Amino acid sequence: MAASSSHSWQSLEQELRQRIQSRVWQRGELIPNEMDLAKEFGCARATVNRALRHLAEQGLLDRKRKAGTRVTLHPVRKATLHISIVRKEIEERNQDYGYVLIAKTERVPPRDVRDRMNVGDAEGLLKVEALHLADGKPFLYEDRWVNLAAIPEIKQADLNQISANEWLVVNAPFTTGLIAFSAMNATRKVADVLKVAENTALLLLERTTWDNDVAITDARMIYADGYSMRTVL
Amino acid sequence: MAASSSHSWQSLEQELRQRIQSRVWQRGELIPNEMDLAKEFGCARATVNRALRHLAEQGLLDRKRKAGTRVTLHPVRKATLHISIVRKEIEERNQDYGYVLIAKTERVPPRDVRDRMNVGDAEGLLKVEALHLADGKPFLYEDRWVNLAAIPEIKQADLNQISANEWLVVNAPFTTGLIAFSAMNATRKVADVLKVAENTALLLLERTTWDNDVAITDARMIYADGYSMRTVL
DNA sequence: CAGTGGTCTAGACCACCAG
DNA sequence: TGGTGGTCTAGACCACTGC
Repeated sequence: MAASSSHSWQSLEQELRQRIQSRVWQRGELIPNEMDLAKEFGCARATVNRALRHLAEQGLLDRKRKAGTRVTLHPVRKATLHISIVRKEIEERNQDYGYVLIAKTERVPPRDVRDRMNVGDAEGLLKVEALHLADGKPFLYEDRWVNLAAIPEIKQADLNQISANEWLVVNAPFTTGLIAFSAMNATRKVADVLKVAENTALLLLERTTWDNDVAITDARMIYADGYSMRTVL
Repeated sequence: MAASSSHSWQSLEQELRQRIQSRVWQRGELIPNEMDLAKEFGCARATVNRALRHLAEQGLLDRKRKAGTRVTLHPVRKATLHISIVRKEIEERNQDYGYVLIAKTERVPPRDVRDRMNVGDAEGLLKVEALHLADGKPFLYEDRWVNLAAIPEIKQADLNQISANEWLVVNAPFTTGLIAFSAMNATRKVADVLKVAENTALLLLERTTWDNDVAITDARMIYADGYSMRTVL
């Protein structure tokens, strides 16, 4: 049939998405191969490829060599969270950023942290605790361990002026990272720091990063009461 | 100099990423344009373009026509969460899936839901409450409003057999969605359903979806105690 | 205005893998 | 083993936008 007049991969993608959503192509069904679609739409195969690849990245299509391209049975939607440094996140909300270093000590971390970071039980790591503020109010409590063996330069950093969060983003690139969201009841200490009632439900973001199998840092970022992390789907 | 021998865009990407991480290209600095890189690496511009585009998608580069390509000052990392239907999420953990419909009623939703979904104050929506179980234990409490004007077919669905979550994914494609993570203290009701103590901190995922400006559904997914949502960075 | 990235094309070779 | 997607190439035109 007709096909689109614009030969851009984006309009092609839109047309193909339409066929999926309107069930012209049933769930699980094999769709025509790239060459045939190129013919139908009067464009190059590379253009078709780009559109199909993008739809596959979004989870709407499953592609396999030789097996062809199928409409995904249960589309897995991908929500992308943009993780930037805390200062920028606050500034982007048009709020004033504030920062206070609470503590900075060198010692051997507890068992669970040693396991996550894969460091020995005699190795001293740098523990940094800090509070980030938005418009003067507690926003985020940062509780972090830094692997001094991997990043000794951080000893020279003035963590009263720049947060470990920001210093590390700028100075310690990583290759791999794990991230986990959960909820926690505010302990007495956390409640004091964030100025919330004890047991208040808080969003906890745990992050561990490595640079080629060498652990860099392990952080617990505890957001103040009422914070929500949003994104489009 | 040298450049890689493999002319794949992936190896090229790795080489370029190396230059960024090792500061051969400073933060904020302009890097060579596509034509020059193509010459340097002895490959086609399209290959360079693909590698650069991918790095830009990851937030490591900023690209602008005429202005050229720069190394991002503060890389914004993107964490991708894969949102699938609850049943599959549980099955992928190798746990038995269970499901109980708690309530299904048609009525006018409260103000905040009407606002989010942009429906009038006289319109009746379908409210569905359900409990998802993993290995027989409460896993997720689903509290949802469905726009009957947009999806009347759901009246015929047997929500005792298939969850609204799953039925909607299969039968009601959407074009836009908003998602928000936060923490909440378990109310008496939620605590009862999920079999946790009152005030326990729980992870709350709120989701609203539209099909071209027509609201489809608004859901609060409340995960049981101890749940954490994980992903790689 | 002119340089840069964004894209399309036509053709080619190849890796993978279902039949 | 042949069909499919994955990729690379060389060239071209164009849209955007900083200068």
